[in-house]
Amino acid sequence: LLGLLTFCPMSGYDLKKFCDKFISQFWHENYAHIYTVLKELDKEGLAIKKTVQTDSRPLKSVYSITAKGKAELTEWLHQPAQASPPRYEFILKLFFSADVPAEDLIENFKRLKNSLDQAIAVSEENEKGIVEDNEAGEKQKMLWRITSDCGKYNNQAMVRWCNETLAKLETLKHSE
Amino acid sequence: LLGLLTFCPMSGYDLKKFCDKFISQFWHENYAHIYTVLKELDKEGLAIKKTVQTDSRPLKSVYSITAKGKAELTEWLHQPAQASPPRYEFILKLFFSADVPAEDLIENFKRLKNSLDQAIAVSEENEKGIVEDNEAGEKQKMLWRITSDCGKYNNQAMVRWCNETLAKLETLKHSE
DNA sequence: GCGCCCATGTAACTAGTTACATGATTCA
DNA sequence: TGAATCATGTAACTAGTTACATGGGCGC
Repeated sequence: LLGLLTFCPMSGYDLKKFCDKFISQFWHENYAHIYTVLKELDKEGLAIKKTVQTDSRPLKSVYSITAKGKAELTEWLHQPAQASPPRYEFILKLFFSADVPAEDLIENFKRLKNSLDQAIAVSEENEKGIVEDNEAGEKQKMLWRITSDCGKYNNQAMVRWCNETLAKLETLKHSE
Repeated sequence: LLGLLTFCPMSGYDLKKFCDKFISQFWHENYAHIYTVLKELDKEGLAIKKTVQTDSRPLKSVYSITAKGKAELTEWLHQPAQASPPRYEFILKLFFSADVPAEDLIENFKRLKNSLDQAIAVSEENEKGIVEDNEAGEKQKMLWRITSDCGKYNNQAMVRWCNETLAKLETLKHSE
Protein backbone atom coordinates (compact mmCIF):
# COMPACT_ATOMS: atom_id res chain seq x y z
CA LEU A 1 0.00 0.00 0.00
CA LEU A 2 2.77 2.35 0.71
CA GLY A 3 4.77 1.31 -2.32
CA LEU A 4 2.60 3.69 -4.25
CA LEU A 5 3.67 6.57 -2.08
CA THR A 6 6.95 6.39 -3.85
CA PHE A 7 6.15 9.20 -6.22
CA CYS A 8 9.66 10.23 -5.48
CA PRO A 9 12.13 8.77 -2.96
CA MET A 10 11.09 9.66 0.55
CA SER A 11 11.78 8.88 4.16
CA GLY A 12 9.15 7.69 6.61
CA TYR A 13 8.85 11.18 7.96
CA ASP A 14 8.45 12.66 4.48
CA LEU A 15 5.79 10.10 3.66
CA LYS A 16 3.73 11.07 6.65
CA LYS A 17 3.97 14.70 5.64
CA PHE A 18 2.98 13.86 2.12
CA CYS A 19 -0.03 11.86 3.30
CA ASP A 20 -1.21 14.62 5.57
CA LYS A 21 -0.84 17.22 2.87
CA PHE A 22 -2.19 15.54 -0.23
CA ILE A 23 -4.32 12.55 0.54
CA SER A 24 -5.61 13.16 4.05
CA GLN A 25 -9.10 13.78 2.69
CA PHE A 26 -9.46 10.15 1.70
CA TRP A 27 -6.58 8.26 3.31
CA HIS A 28 -4.79 8.32 6.60
CA GLU A 29 -1.52 6.86 7.80
CA ASN A 30 0.38 7.10 11.05
CA TYR A 31 4.10 6.89 11.72
CA ALA A 32 4.02 3.46 13.30
CA HIS A 33 2.31 2.00 10.29
CA ILE A 34 4.55 3.73 7.79
CA TYR A 35 7.78 2.61 9.42
CA THR A 36 6.69 -1.00 9.75
CA VAL A 37 5.47 -1.15 6.16
CA LEU A 38 8.65 0.51 4.92
CA LYS A 39 10.71 -2.18 6.58
CA GLU A 40 8.56 -4.90 5.02
CA LEU A 41 8.84 -3.32 1.58
CA ASP A 42 12.59 -3.33 1.92
CA LYS A 43 12.60 -6.97 2.97
CA GLU A 44 10.40 -7.96 0.03
CA GLY A 45 12.55 -6.06 -2.42
CA LEU A 46 9.79 -3.66 -3.41
CA ALA A 47 11.74 -0.66 -2.19
CA ILE A 48 15.32 0.01 -1.23
CA LYS A 49 16.66 1.99 1.64
CA LYS A 50 19.46 4.49 1.39
CA THR A 51 20.84 6.28 4.38
CA VAL A 52 21.57 9.88 3.53
CA GLN A 53 23.47 12.47 5.51
CA THR A 54 21.89 15.85 5.00
CA ASP A 55 23.87 18.86 6.12
CA SER A 56 23.43 19.72 9.77
CA ARG A 57 20.50 17.33 10.12
CA PRO A 58 20.09 13.87 11.58
CA LEU A 59 20.44 10.85 9.35
CA LYS A 60 17.65 10.18 6.93
CA SER A 61 16.59 6.83 5.59
CA VAL A 62 15.28 7.51 2.13
CA TYR A 63 13.35 4.75 0.37
CA SER A 64 13.04 4.41 -3.40
CA ILE A 65 10.72 2.16 -5.34
CA THR A 66 12.29 -0.71 -7.28
CA ALA A 67 11.24 -2.20 -10.61
CA LYS A 68 9.62 -5.03 -8.69
CA GLY A 69 7.79 -2.48 -6.55
CA LYS A 70 6.52 -0.69 -9.66
CA ALA A 71 5.21 -3.95 -11.07
CA GLU A 72 3.43 -4.68 -7.80
CA LEU A 73 1.90 -1.21 -7.83
CA THR A 74 0.61 -1.57 -11.38
CA GLU A 75 -0.85 -4.92 -10.42
CA TRP A 76 -2.58 -3.32 -7.44
CA LEU A 77 -3.95 -0.45 -9.52
CA HIS A 78 -5.48 -2.90 -11.95
CA GLN A 79 -7.56 -4.78 -9.46
CA PRO A 80 -10.82 -3.09 -8.52
CA ALA A 81 -10.96 -1.09 -5.32
CA GLN A 82 -12.82 -2.75 -2.51
CA ALA A 83 -15.28 -0.74 -0.52
CA SER A 84 -14.53 -0.59 3.17
CA PRO A 85 -17.39 -1.35 5.53
CA PRO A 86 -19.04 1.97 6.34
CA ARG A 87 -18.65 3.38 9.83
CA TYR A 88 -20.36 6.73 10.27
CA GLU A 89 -20.73 7.18 13.97
CA PHE A 90 -22.55 10.47 13.61
CA ILE A 91 -25.34 8.89 11.57
CA LEU A 92 -25.44 5.87 13.82
CA LYS A 93 -25.99 8.01 16.88
CA LEU A 94 -28.61 9.99 15.03
CA PHE A 95 -30.44 6.80 14.25
CA PHE A 96 -30.76 6.02 17.94
CA SER A 97 -31.55 9.56 19.08
CA ALA A 98 -35.32 9.34 19.33
CA ASP A 99 -35.10 10.16 23.04
CA VAL A 100 -32.63 13.00 22.69
CA PRO A 101 -34.19 16.48 22.73
CA ALA A 102 -34.32 18.19 19.33
CA GLU A 103 -32.33 21.08 20.75
CA ASP A 104 -29.31 18.86 21.40
CA LEU A 105 -29.53 17.42 17.91
CA ILE A 106 -29.59 20.92 16.46
CA GLU A 107 -26.40 21.68 18.37
CA ASN A 108 -24.73 18.59 16.88
CA PHE A 109 -25.74 19.55 13.38
CA LYS A 110 -24.44 23.05 13.77
CA ARG A 111 -21.10 21.68 14.89
CA LEU A 112 -21.03 19.30 11.96
CA LYS A 113 -21.79 22.10 9.54
CA ASN A 114 -18.93 24.15 10.91
CA SER A 115 -16.45 21.36 10.45
CA LEU A 116 -17.75 20.77 6.92
CA ASP A 117 -17.30 24.44 6.07
CA GLN A 118 -13.76 24.21 7.34
CA ALA A 119 -13.09 21.11 5.27
CA ILE A 120 -14.41 22.86 2.17
CA ALA A 121 -12.16 25.84 2.82
CA VAL A 122 -9.16 23.54 3.18
CA SER A 123 -9.90 21.69 -0.03
CA GLU A 124 -10.23 24.99 -1.87
CA GLU A 125 -6.81 25.96 -0.59
CA ASN A 126 -5.45 22.66 -1.86
CA GLU A 127 -6.96 23.20 -5.26
CA LYS A 128 -5.09 26.45 -5.62
CA GLY A 129 -1.94 24.53 -4.77
CA ILE A 130 -2.60 22.08 -7.59
CA VAL A 131 -2.92 24.78 -10.21
CA GLU A 132 0.33 26.36 -9.12
CA ASP A 133 2.29 23.11 -9.07
CA ASN A 134 4.53 23.07 -12.13
CA GLU A 135 6.31 19.80 -11.52
CA ALA A 136 3.26 17.62 -12.11
CA GLY A 137 2.07 16.54 -15.55
CA GLU A 138 -1.28 17.59 -16.98
CA LYS A 139 -2.88 14.21 -16.40
CA GLN A 140 -1.63 14.07 -12.84
CA LYS A 141 -3.05 17.52 -12.18
CA MET A 142 -6.35 16.47 -13.65
CA LEU A 143 -6.48 13.42 -11.39
CA TRP A 144 -5.72 15.55 -8.36
CA ARG A 145 -8.48 17.94 -9.28
CA ILE A 146 -10.85 15.00 -9.71
CA THR A 147 -10.03 13.52 -6.31
CA SER A 148 -10.36 16.91 -4.72
CA ASP A 149 -13.73 17.43 -6.41
CA CYS A 150 -14.95 14.19 -4.91
CA GLY A 151 -14.42 15.52 -1.42
CA LYS A 152 -15.90 18.86 -2.34
CA TYR A 153 -19.07 17.39 -3.81
CA ASN A 154 -19.54 15.16 -0.81
CA ASN A 155 -19.04 18.00 1.60
CA GLN A 156 -21.45 20.22 -0.28
CA ALA A 157 -24.04 17.46 -0.25
CA MET A 158 -23.54 17.13 3.50
CA VAL A 159 -23.95 20.87 4.01
CA ARG A 160 -27.21 20.76 2.10
CA TRP A 161 -28.27 17.81 4.22
CA CYS A 162 -27.39 19.70 7.40
CA ASN A 163 -29.40 22.73 6.36
CA GLU A 164 -32.49 20.75 5.49
CA THR A 165 -32.21 18.70 8.64
CA LEU A 166 -31.79 21.80 10.77
CA ALA A 167 -35.01 23.19 9.29
CA LYS A 168 -36.84 19.97 10.10
CA LEU A 169 -35.47 19.87 13.63
CA GLU A 170 -36.48 23.48 14.23
CA THR A 171 -40.11 22.71 13.51
CA LEU A 172 -39.84 19.62 15.68
CA LYS A 173 -38.36 21.65 18.50
CA HIS A 174 -41.31 24.03 18.48
CA SER A 175 -43.78 21.18 18.67
CA GLU A 176 -41.92 19.43 21.48
CA LEU B 1 -21.96 -0.07 20.89
CA LEU B 2 -24.42 -2.85 20.53
CA GLY B 3 -26.31 -1.95 23.65
CA LEU B 4 -28.11 0.60 21.52
CA LEU B 5 -29.32 -2.11 19.20
CA THR B 6 -31.68 -3.05 21.93
CA PHE B 7 -34.60 -1.28 20.37
CA CYS B 8 -36.43 -4.39 21.36
CA PRO B 9 -35.07 -7.64 22.81
CA MET B 10 -33.19 -9.56 20.16
CA SER B 11 -30.88 -12.50 19.67
CA GLY B 12 -27.50 -12.25 18.01
CA TYR B 13 -28.96 -13.53 14.83
CA ASP B 14 -31.80 -11.00 14.92
CA LEU B 15 -29.32 -8.20 15.55
CA LYS B 16 -27.35 -9.08 12.48
CA LYS B 17 -30.51 -9.06 10.43
CA PHE B 18 -31.52 -5.75 11.87
CA CYS B 19 -28.15 -4.22 11.10
CA ASP B 20 -28.19 -5.44 7.54
CA LYS B 21 -31.68 -4.18 6.97
CA PHE B 22 -31.73 -0.79 8.65
CA ILE B 23 -28.27 0.57 9.24
CA SER B 24 -26.11 -1.15 6.65
CA GLN B 25 -25.74 2.11 4.76
CA PHE B 26 -23.66 3.63 7.53
CA TRP B 27 -22.74 0.80 9.90
CA HIS B 28 -21.70 -2.77 9.57
CA GLU B 29 -21.47 -5.65 12.01
CA ASN B 30 -20.61 -9.30 11.63
CA TYR B 31 -21.75 -12.29 13.65
CA ALA B 32 -18.46 -12.86 15.40
CA HIS B 33 -18.42 -9.30 16.68
CA ILE B 34 -22.05 -9.34 17.71
CA TYR B 35 -21.79 -12.55 19.73
CA THR B 36 -18.64 -11.49 21.51
CA VAL B 37 -20.06 -8.07 22.38
CA LEU B 38 -23.31 -9.62 23.53
CA LYS B 39 -21.43 -11.81 25.95
CA GLU B 40 -19.52 -8.81 27.28
CA LEU B 41 -22.70 -6.80 27.70
CA ASP B 42 -24.17 -9.62 29.71
CA LYS B 43 -21.07 -9.81 31.90
CA GLU B 44 -21.10 -6.06 32.53
CA GLY B 45 -24.79 -6.08 33.38
CA LEU B 46 -25.76 -3.84 30.49
CA ALA B 47 -27.96 -6.50 28.98
CA ILE B 48 -29.49 -9.74 30.18
CA LYS B 49 -29.78 -12.99 28.37
CA LYS B 50 -32.89 -15.13 28.29
CA THR B 51 -33.01 -18.47 26.60
CA VAL B 52 -36.28 -18.93 24.83
CA GLN B 53 -37.76 -22.05 23.28
CA THR B 54 -39.68 -21.09 20.18
CA ASP B 55 -42.00 -23.70 18.79
CA SER B 56 -40.31 -26.11 16.42
CA ARG B 57 -37.18 -23.98 16.31
CA PRO B 58 -33.75 -24.23 17.90
CA LEU B 59 -33.10 -22.45 21.15
CA LYS B 60 -32.78 -18.70 21.00
CA SER B 61 -30.80 -16.50 23.32
CA VAL B 62 -32.66 -13.25 23.46
CA TYR B 63 -30.95 -10.26 25.04
CA SER B 64 -32.73 -7.30 26.59
CA ILE B 65 -31.26 -4.00 27.65
CA THR B 66 -31.12 -3.25 31.38
CA ALA B 67 -31.56 0.07 33.18
CA LYS B 68 -27.78 0.23 33.49
CA GLY B 69 -27.49 -0.41 29.78
CA LYS B 70 -29.92 2.39 29.02
CA ALA B 71 -27.92 4.79 31.15
CA GLU B 72 -24.76 3.80 29.33
CA LEU B 73 -26.47 4.35 26.01
CA THR B 74 -27.69 7.82 26.94
CA GLU B 75 -24.19 8.63 28.09
CA TRP B 76 -22.79 7.47 24.76
CA LEU B 77 -25.33 9.46 22.77
CA HIS B 78 -24.37 12.58 24.62
CA GLN B 79 -20.72 12.53 23.75
CA PRO B 80 -19.88 13.85 20.31
CA ALA B 81 -19.33 11.35 17.51
CA GLN B 82 -15.76 10.88 16.51
CA ALA B 83 -14.88 10.86 12.86
CA SER B 84 -13.20 7.68 11.73
CA PRO B 85 -10.03 8.05 9.68
CA PRO B 86 -11.10 8.08 6.03
CA ARG B 87 -10.20 5.12 3.84
CA TYR B 88 -11.47 5.48 0.31
CA GLU B 89 -9.50 3.01 -1.71
CA PHE B 90 -11.14 4.03 -4.95
CA ILE B 91 -9.98 7.62 -4.64
CA LEU B 92 -6.58 6.55 -3.43
CA LYS B 93 -6.05 4.41 -6.51
CA LEU B 94 -7.29 7.22 -8.70
CA PHE B 95 -4.74 9.52 -7.16
CA PHE B 96 -1.95 7.22 -8.26
CA SER B 97 -3.36 6.41 -11.69
CA ALA B 98 -1.38 8.84 -13.82
CA ASP B 99 0.10 5.92 -15.76
CA VAL B 100 -3.16 4.03 -16.19
CA PRO B 101 -4.82 4.54 -19.60
CA ALA B 102 -7.90 6.77 -19.54
CA GLU B 103 -9.94 3.97 -21.01
CA ASP B 104 -9.40 1.78 -17.94
CA LEU B 105 -10.32 4.64 -15.65
CA ILE B 106 -13.53 5.18 -17.61
CA GLU B 107 -14.37 1.53 -17.05
CA ASN B 108 -13.85 1.92 -13.31
CA PHE B 109 -16.08 4.96 -13.17
CA LYS B 110 -18.84 3.25 -15.08
CA ARG B 111 -18.74 0.38 -12.62
CA LEU B 112 -18.84 2.79 -9.71
CA LYS B 113 -21.80 4.61 -11.20
CA ASN B 114 -23.69 1.37 -11.56
CA SER B 115 -23.18 0.43 -7.96
CA LEU B 116 -24.23 3.93 -6.88
CA ASP B 117 -27.42 3.65 -8.90
CA GLN B 118 -28.12 0.37 -7.19
CA ALA B 119 -27.48 1.88 -3.76
CA ILE B 120 -29.89 4.72 -4.54
CA ALA B 121 -32.55 2.26 -5.63
CA VAL B 122 -32.11 0.30 -2.40
CA SER B 123 -32.39 3.40 -0.23
CA GLU B 124 -35.55 4.43 -2.06
CA GLU B 125 -37.01 1.02 -1.29
CA ASN B 126 -36.10 1.50 2.35
CA GLU B 127 -37.73 4.88 2.45
CA LYS B 128 -41.01 3.37 1.37
CA GLY B 129 -40.63 0.88 4.20
CA ILE B 130 -40.28 3.72 6.70
CA VAL B 131 -43.49 5.42 5.63
CA GLU B 132 -45.41 2.16 5.93
CA ASP B 133 -44.04 1.28 9.35
CA ASN B 134 -46.75 1.92 11.91
CA GLU B 135 -44.97 0.77 15.03
CA ALA B 136 -42.45 3.62 15.07
CA GLY B 137 -43.14 7.06 16.52
CA GLU B 138 -43.17 10.19 14.41
CA LYS B 139 -39.81 11.39 15.67
CA GLN B 140 -38.22 8.02 15.05
CA LYS B 141 -39.59 8.01 11.54
CA MET B 142 -38.22 11.47 10.96
CA LEU B 143 -34.78 10.40 12.14
CA TRP B 144 -34.84 7.40 9.87
CA ARG B 145 -35.74 9.59 6.95
CA ILE B 146 -32.93 11.97 7.84
CA THR B 147 -30.33 9.21 8.02
CA SER B 148 -31.59 7.77 4.79
CA ASP B 149 -31.41 11.20 3.13
CA CYS B 150 -27.79 11.48 4.14
CA GLY B 151 -26.93 8.42 2.12
CA LYS B 152 -29.08 9.58 -0.76
CA TYR B 153 -27.50 13.02 -0.94
CA ASN B 154 -24.03 11.54 -0.83
CA ASN B 155 -24.81 9.03 -3.52
CA GLN B 156 -26.33 11.68 -5.72
CA ALA B 157 -23.26 13.87 -5.28
CA MET B 158 -21.10 10.89 -6.24
CA VAL B 159 -23.18 10.22 -9.34
CA ARG B 160 -22.75 13.85 -10.39
CA TRP B 161 -19.02 13.50 -9.75
CA CYS B 162 -18.89 10.32 -11.85
CA ASN B 163 -20.66 11.97 -14.75
CA GLU B 164 -18.42 15.02 -14.77
CA THR B 165 -15.32 12.90 -14.41
CA LEU B 166 -16.41 10.61 -17.22
CA ALA B 167 -16.79 13.63 -19.48
CA LYS B 168 -13.30 14.82 -18.56
CA LEU B 169 -11.81 11.38 -19.10
CA GLU B 170 -13.48 11.08 -22.50
CA THR B 171 -11.75 14.20 -23.76
CA LEU B 172 -8.49 12.96 -22.27
CA LYS B 173 -8.93 9.62 -24.00
CA HIS B 174 -9.26 11.28 -27.38
CA SER B 175 -6.10 13.27 -26.84
CA GLU B 176 -4.10 10.24 -25.65
C1' DG C 1 -32.26 -35.66 -0.51
C1' DC C 2 -30.30 -31.06 -1.24
C1' DG C 3 -29.75 -26.53 -0.42
C1' DC C 4 -31.13 -22.70 2.14
C1' DC C 5 -32.34 -20.37 6.30
C1' DC C 6 -32.26 -20.38 11.34
C1' DA C 7 -29.02 -20.15 15.16
C1' DT C 8 -24.67 -19.86 18.09
C1' DG C 9 -20.39 -19.71 19.01
C1' DT C 10 -14.78 -20.19 19.17
C1' DA C 11 -9.94 -19.83 17.64
C1' DA C 12 -6.65 -17.91 15.12
C1' DC C 13 -5.14 -14.31 12.87
C1' DT C 14 -4.42 -9.58 10.84
C1' DA C 15 -4.49 -4.88 10.98
C1' DG C 16 -4.19 -0.78 13.18
C1' DT C 17 -3.42 2.36 17.15
C1' DT C 18 -1.33 4.23 21.35
C1' DA C 19 2.16 4.92 23.99
C1' DC C 20 6.77 4.93 24.79
C1' DA C 21 11.78 5.95 23.92
C1' DT C 22 15.38 8.79 21.99
C1' DG C 23 18.00 12.55 20.33
C1' DA C 24 19.53 16.37 17.29
C1' DT C 25 18.63 21.18 15.48
C1' DT C 26 16.38 25.60 15.09
C1' DC C 27 14.12 29.59 16.61
C1' DA C 28 12.10 32.75 19.97
C1' DT D 1 16.40 27.62 28.08
C1' DG D 2 12.50 25.69 26.46
C1' DA D 3 9.30 24.67 22.77
C1' DA D 4 8.76 23.13 18.16
C1' DT D 5 10.28 20.52 14.32
C1' DC D 6 13.03 16.91 12.31
C1' DA D 7 13.64 11.97 12.52
C1' DT D 8 13.19 6.85 13.60
C1' DG D 9 11.68 3.26 15.60
C1' DT D 10 9.58 -0.67 19.11
C1' DA D 11 6.26 -2.94 22.30
C1' DA D 12 2.02 -3.66 23.86
C1' DC D 13 -2.44 -3.63 23.04
C1' DT D 14 -7.18 -3.39 20.87
C1' DA D 15 -10.27 -4.12 17.42
C1' DG D 16 -11.95 -6.50 13.78
C1' DT D 17 -12.16 -10.34 10.37
C1' DT D 18 -11.95 -15.04 8.55
C1' DA D 19 -12.49 -19.39 8.97
C1' DC D 20 -14.07 -23.15 11.27
C1' DA D 21 -17.50 -26.13 13.75
C1' DT D 22 -22.20 -27.68 14.50
C1' DG D 23 -26.91 -28.95 13.88
C1' DG D 24 -32.02 -28.77 13.19
C1' DG D 25 -36.08 -27.42 10.20
C1' DC D 26 -38.37 -26.14 5.87
C1' DG D 27 -39.53 -26.17 1.15
C1' DC D 28 -38.82 -28.02 -3.43
